[in-house]
Amino acid sequence: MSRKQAIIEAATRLFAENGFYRTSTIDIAESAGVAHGTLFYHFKNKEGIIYEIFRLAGDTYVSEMQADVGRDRIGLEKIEAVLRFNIAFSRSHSKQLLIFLRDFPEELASKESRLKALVKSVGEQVIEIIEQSLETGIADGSVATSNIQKTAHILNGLIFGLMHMNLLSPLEIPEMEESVNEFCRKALAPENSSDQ
Amino acid sequence: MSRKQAIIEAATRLFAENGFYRTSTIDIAESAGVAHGTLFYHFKNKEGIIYEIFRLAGDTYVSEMQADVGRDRIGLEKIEAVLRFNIAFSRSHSKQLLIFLRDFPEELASKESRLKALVKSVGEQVIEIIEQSLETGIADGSVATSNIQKTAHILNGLIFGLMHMNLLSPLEIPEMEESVNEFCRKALAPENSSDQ
Amino acid sequence: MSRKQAIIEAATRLFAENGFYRTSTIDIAESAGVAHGTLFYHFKNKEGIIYEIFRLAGDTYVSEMQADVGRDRIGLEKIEAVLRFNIAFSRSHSKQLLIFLRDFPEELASKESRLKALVKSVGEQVIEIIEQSLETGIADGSVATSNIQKTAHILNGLIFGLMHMNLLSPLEIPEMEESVNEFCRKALAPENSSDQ
Amino acid sequence: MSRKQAIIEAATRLFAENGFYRTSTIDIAESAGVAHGTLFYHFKNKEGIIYEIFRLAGDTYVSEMQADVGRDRIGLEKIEAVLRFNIAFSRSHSKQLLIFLRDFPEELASKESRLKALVKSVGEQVIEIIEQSLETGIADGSVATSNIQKTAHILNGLIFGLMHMNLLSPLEIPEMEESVNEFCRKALAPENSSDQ
DNA sequence: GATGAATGAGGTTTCATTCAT
DNA sequence: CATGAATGAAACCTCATTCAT
Repeated sequence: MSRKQAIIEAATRLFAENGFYRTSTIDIAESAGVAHGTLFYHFKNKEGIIYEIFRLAGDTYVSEMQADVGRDRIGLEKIEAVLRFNIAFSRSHSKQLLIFLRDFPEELASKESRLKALVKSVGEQVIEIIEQSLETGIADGSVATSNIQKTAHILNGLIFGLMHMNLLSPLEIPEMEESVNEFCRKALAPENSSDQ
Repeated sequence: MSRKQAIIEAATRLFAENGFYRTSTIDIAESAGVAHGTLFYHFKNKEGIIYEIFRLAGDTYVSEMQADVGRDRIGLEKIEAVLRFNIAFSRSHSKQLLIFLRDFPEELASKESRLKALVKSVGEQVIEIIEQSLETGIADGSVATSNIQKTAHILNGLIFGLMHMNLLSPLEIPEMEESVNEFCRKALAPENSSDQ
Repeated sequence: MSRKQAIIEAATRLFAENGFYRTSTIDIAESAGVAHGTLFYHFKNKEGIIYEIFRLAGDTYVSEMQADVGRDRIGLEKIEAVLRFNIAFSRSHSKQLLIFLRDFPEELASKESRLKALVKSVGEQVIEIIEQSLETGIADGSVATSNIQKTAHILNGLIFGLMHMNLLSPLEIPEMEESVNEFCRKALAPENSSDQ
Repeated sequence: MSRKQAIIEAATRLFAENGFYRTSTIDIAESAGVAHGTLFYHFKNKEGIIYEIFRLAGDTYVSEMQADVGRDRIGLEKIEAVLRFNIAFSRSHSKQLLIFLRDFPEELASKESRLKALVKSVGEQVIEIIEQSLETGIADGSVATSNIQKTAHILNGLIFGLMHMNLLSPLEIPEMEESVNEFCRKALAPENSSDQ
């Protein structure tokens, strides 16, 4: 494994465990088994490391979701695929997601950073995937909604909120995958054909 | 205004603008117009300030939501009241909510703090309000759901996710209040009687 | 008990437990059950409190030792009385002694303080008591020594060192009272009459 | 001279002059001619500096004393060598000793620190050197004592007390090297052969 | 490509003391 | 007599970043 890769993996683990601010660059270097200065040879600064983590995870996230959704032909199934994929992704990439949920808000609200642009780009692509799925659903009669764009944002918000709860809530959260599917199916069902 | 109150207000503003970690205690003192040491006379440490901000906001949040929901008799209306209240609260207390969304995850995941206990307590009370509303709705026939607890968590997750989007997303978010109500009404509607 | 007295007793306990530097004036006030400001009404500053503790203990130390030594007529017995008294005093006033051993050196070496003058005065009186005892011993034939002043300082140093060991050494110190007496008796014995 | 060495020397001087608590880390850095942060690159914290000072001095103290005592064959001479060595050491390492006498009690009594373990280790080795010297003396007939262990602690206490007096007493202390030797020789002399 | 010693700005916190009441 | 809110100087320590090697 290259030094750069070792740094990314160590940083991902430490950021997920302790948070971006509570992780020092020395911690990362030690954990990666490289010298402190090596970090700044491979990355411009500390933020550059988290950027790289998100760039990689964001690419994977979008392209895998697209692939997953593309397999289904019916609009409602595409929506269900989105929900399913996000739950699966939040398990397979829990560390990256945890970092995103914990440390990104701090970055997002503070400045016009590369990070912000990255998140915006990923967010836009996700919204588009959902919108296209809804459109397909309306066309094939599996979905009814009065406003595609708003519904897409609602679904996106729901996904985000549920991930957040699962990874960060101090409450005991029950296993909800099936219930969420049901909830959305019902909310999106065309009249007189719900749940059949 | 007492110095303690001035500190809380200055801190709320600065935390909302720049984040907890990017706001120094010196900034707070200067902004509040008190000596630096005065912060530590009134609060044990920096965390004590944010704790107090959340304690006050959390109290208001729960008690006002309870009052709001209590006015309606029908279950479905109670749920709509919850949604409406949260949207209104996210406007009236956007600073506190922003701090919560940005800086709490950092605290939450890192240690067993007073803050964590506080969030847990508020979260439990909110879940209970939603569950009771759902129960009322089932009793009066305005709501149908296969699992009250899970549905409550879904609604809670949706609310959380939408607040997050509204306050922190780099995307352009459309005004969605009515759409969210519609989405939830449909998802919770009893069979053969939705939306009439 | 007067507030002033309460302050002295609380400070004595806290200084002995945690040291002068590690004890804050707030700790003292709380422990004494008075307001923080009250300390500075009764004492000029923090040093004034420790000064008062030592003044009281020093007075007691010197006058009781004098009384004790005065009871014996024979010189050697006076010396033994000094040794015995110091061991007893280090038990009855262990807190004050502990403070003296821990916190005084810091003061002593640093400046020309009232504290330094106090210690000097007590030290001089102790040396004089020992010297007079030795002189009595030489006169009555119970003690032999080539130099009274130096022997007095040696005995004083021995007493100090043993107290220090007993109160502060991290080593396990055996009970040595009788051995010390024996050691000194032998060292001070006139020729051909040791230990009879 | 390396920066680390410069820090140790500056700290030794300042601690001896002003005491550990009255010496700030900024003072040390300035005096050593390094940046403030450099202190914390080479030492974990302020205590780490004093620990290093004592570790070095303690090593020297024990190994030189052992070497010194080893040269003599007769037990009584070994004891005299111990006394002589300690007086010489208190001159050659007066700064380190002063720090030890002033600032160690504060540390010693307060917590279970590395420093305490260090002092304990040095103390145990010194006691052992003295005990072995006494044993040699008893075997070769140059020393008599009823209890080796207690006598070792008495001699240790005497040495400690005299060093303390010499370095810290506000009293005028006469030159006592020869008198101390005489005092101890007499106290340790076998019956009927003292001082010949 | 890689290192690690060195930096210095900035952070939080402690605390003895003052003073208006 | 007594209080306690307020102060501000000073303390220790962290840490991202630089740079000579």
